[in-house]
Amino acid sequence: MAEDLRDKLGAQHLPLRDQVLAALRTAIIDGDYLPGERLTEDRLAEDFGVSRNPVREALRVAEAEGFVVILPRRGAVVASPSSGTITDMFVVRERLEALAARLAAERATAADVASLRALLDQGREATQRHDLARVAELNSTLHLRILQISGNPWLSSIAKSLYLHVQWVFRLGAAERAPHSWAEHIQLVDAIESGDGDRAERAALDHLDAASAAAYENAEGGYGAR
Amino acid sequence: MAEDLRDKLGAQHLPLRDQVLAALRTAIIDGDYLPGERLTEDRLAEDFGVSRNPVREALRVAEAEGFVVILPRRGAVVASPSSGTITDMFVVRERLEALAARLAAERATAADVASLRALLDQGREATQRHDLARVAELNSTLHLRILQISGNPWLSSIAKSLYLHVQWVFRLGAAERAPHSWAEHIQLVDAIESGDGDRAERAALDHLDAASAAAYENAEGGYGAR
DNA sequence: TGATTGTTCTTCGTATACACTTTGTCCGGA
DNA sequence: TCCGGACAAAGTGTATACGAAGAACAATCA
Repeated sequence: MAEDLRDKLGAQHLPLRDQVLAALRTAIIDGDYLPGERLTEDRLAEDFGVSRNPVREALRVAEAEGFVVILPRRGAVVASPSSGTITDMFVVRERLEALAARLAAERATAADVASLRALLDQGREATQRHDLARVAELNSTLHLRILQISGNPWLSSIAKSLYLHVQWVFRLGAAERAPHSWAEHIQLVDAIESGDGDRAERAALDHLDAASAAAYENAEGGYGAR
Repeated sequence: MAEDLRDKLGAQHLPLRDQVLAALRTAIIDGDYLPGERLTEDRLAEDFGVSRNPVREALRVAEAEGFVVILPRRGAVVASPSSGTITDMFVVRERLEALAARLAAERATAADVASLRALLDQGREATQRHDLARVAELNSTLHLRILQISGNPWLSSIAKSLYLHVQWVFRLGAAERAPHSWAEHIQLVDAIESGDGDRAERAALDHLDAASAAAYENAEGGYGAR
């Protein structure tokens, strides 16, 4: 993995700190760095093939985003989302994504709706192929696309961050449930297309309730507690 | 609040980057650094009497929080919230603070309610003294306290961040309106004390609608555009 | 005038040094 | 065996210096 990252880092022109941050985030979300794992600056610097400075800057942002916890004079460890905060996350997400659905319904252009429909099609296809990873990916894309259509940058960035965390905690569970949630997604896109804000909001709430229930069920066997 | 910061800065051994970040945030919110103003690392390092490293780390976090914009290879400038995003901020805040009010109503202990009542009393007093700055400060404290009582760390941190931004944009306007909003605050605390989530949520929505309207009115003459 | 070339400022990343904390280990004594 | 303290190691926190690269701006030349 270290080599892959180094290749990527060398090729692009983005500031190293951003590349390190992105790599760190995905490494944490993908479970390459497990909750509670210690992340010393030297180690990360070596893993990513950079010096300590970019690593430190990336760590500060990762802390602000809630992916790591930094203990003064003791360094950073991968954050451990406790099962207690799972409900908290979903409660907030529910409100935010409901709002996003409403705004999207009120503002979506025909092209927007078309792009959502395209995602639904691809999702149905991937489901038929039993390509769970792809379904999960499309799932993400759909949600993020709705946020984007909502046209509210604050809402978008906050909900996106929350969404990443949910993915992190329920990486596996979400992938399994993805096909089942597709019917709910169709309802949601239909509602957005209709331009009916209330209806879109209800659809989003229904979807999130189901997702929340599934996630919580899954958490019993997951690594929620630590 | 300023005193708290100063105490911390002097007394404890907080990492310099955190002190710099806090100082930077308040400097921006207080308008010491104006939107669009250029923030070179050297300058900040000199202003705060530290080396460039802590400044850089603080800047990255400040960027993640939306207080500054960093242009690659060109450095940081104080962010310029456009009036377009003001509505966006309030729409999101409305949802989040309504949720906070509901949760607070459902979870508040007698001690929690007492602390809110104490803030209301101090606010009434300060209003009578026409001490607008103090009223605004108590206003903030009250809102943050409700967030804390809600017991949802995600909600709390997100709403707090949004709240800081609102304060930043409407520093002046908020202070003027503060006395008028006090009646709404009393309604809100009453609702929280009653334990009626629906009622608390409605009270929060009413309050934010009024605040939003006032803020928006005020924005016409403020520095919304740049 | 307009394009080109320098010059300067600043960021970005690297490297190094060192104080200070925390942590772990080892050793002697009860 | 267990305890406690000395000691060493590891790692962060901070400062500093340096070179490379980019951006902005001024000056120069066709």
